[in-house]
Amino acid sequence: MKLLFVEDETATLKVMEDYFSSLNFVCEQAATFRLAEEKLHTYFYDIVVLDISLPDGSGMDLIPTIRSKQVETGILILSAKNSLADKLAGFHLGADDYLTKPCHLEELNARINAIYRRKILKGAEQICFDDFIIEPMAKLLFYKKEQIILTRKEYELLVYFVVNKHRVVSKSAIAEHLWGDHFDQADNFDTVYVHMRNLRQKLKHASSKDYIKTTYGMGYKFDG
Amino acid sequence: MKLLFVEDETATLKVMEDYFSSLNFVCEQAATFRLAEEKLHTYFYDIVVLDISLPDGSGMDLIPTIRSKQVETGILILSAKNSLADKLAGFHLGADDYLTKPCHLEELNARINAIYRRKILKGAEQICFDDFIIEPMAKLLFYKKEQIILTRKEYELLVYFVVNKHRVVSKSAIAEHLWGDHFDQADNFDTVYVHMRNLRQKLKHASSKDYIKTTYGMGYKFDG
DNA sequence: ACAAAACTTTAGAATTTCTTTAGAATTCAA
DNA sequence: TTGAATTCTAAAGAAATTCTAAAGTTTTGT
Repeated sequence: MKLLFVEDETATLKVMEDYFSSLNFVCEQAATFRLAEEKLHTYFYDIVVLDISLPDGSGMDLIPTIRSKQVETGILILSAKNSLADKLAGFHLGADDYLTKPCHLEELNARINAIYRRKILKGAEQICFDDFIIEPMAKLLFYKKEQIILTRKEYELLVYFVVNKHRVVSKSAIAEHLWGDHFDQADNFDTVYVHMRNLRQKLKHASSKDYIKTTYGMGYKFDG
Repeated sequence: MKLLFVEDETATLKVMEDYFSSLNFVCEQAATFRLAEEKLHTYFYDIVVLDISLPDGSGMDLIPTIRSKQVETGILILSAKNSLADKLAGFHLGADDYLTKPCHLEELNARINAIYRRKILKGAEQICFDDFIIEPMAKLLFYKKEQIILTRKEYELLVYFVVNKHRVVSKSAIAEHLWGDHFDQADNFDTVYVHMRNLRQKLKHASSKDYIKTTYGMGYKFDG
């Protein structure tokens, strides 16, 4: 997942980039309005984290640019508390979420993931990796135009992996995502194991490549 | 497709217009009640996106105007209030859909398209799939010029499937569409099951092909 | 190398979801 | 109001999914 941080405070920028790089996000930055605009015309980003107050303009004026150039891109507004209140109303329709500074990196991370999940699940007509195609509308999986029949849990598992591709996801995270509060922490992960196996088998049966790797003691990692 | 955005917040208006213009919609705007009324008396619009709170009146009061002047025009209410009372009032007065602010442009787009599909369907002389012909005016179904007699619920179910063809529709979505607010979430889906069976049986009796597939745990999918 | 922990695989039990049926309740039109 | 058609309810049966448990394999730490 590729992020663009539009932010003029160097320290903030560094902290964010360090944190999200360590989580295996691909990070880029733009410290000015002009730079951000330039980058947005050239490269694609999954999510833009946008500070409102920039030295050479307001971040809010970037939203139409993003929306017209990169419809699928998520926008998260990051703003100091006082400047937010007045201007927020106007942003409602353009931004996907907003957060006031200062904020916890964990919170920012959670929101970024939430946006991405929504985008992938709702917006996209198709999500592709290699010769696989996920159709979120139909909740179907295809391999070279041949349908692979997945159960609901398998499908949700796959989508969760695709959303978090190239990142190690823990069994607890998987469990929490697929079962919610219903999943008891004290529970064993037997069912997770079983669904993992079934999904792996169906993917392998189609393409023979190993998409989901086990990171012993940590979790699983999907490489699309 | 021509849209009219009735909305007093300039920023919101601009974001919406940028977005939908980039999607090749023809967009117009009205920032006040009076302006909107004027435009609606002069021009035709496919869909009106209507903010409730306007400086000189409630957007709700525009609905009768639209309905009397432009019967075919779709109405989508956009409101900051997410109270149920507003929602019901909007539907009661003749709105086609309702969305609370803030919302995602993708979501708005999806709903606008959904309204348009429904409108087209109503206006169309015939809707065909394979050797089947639906006549929306008469609410009749034919197979190779032979009429298949459907009950009202069966007909509505079929139309809902045709509108959403190739997409998995959940039982809740079906229930909401066929029964509206009347359908209790706590209710079981027994009646849905029964109507599903009856519709399937009538279709199968005519053509022996399975049009409606069950996606276990997700819903049903119609492939026309 | 050994034991402990983490993970994989298997098979079948338990559960959930869906289908079908039949009859009761409701609606609608004559 | 009455009768026929439609819609809903309930329950039993079928099918598919999900979970459990246990045995087998790999990895890690000492």
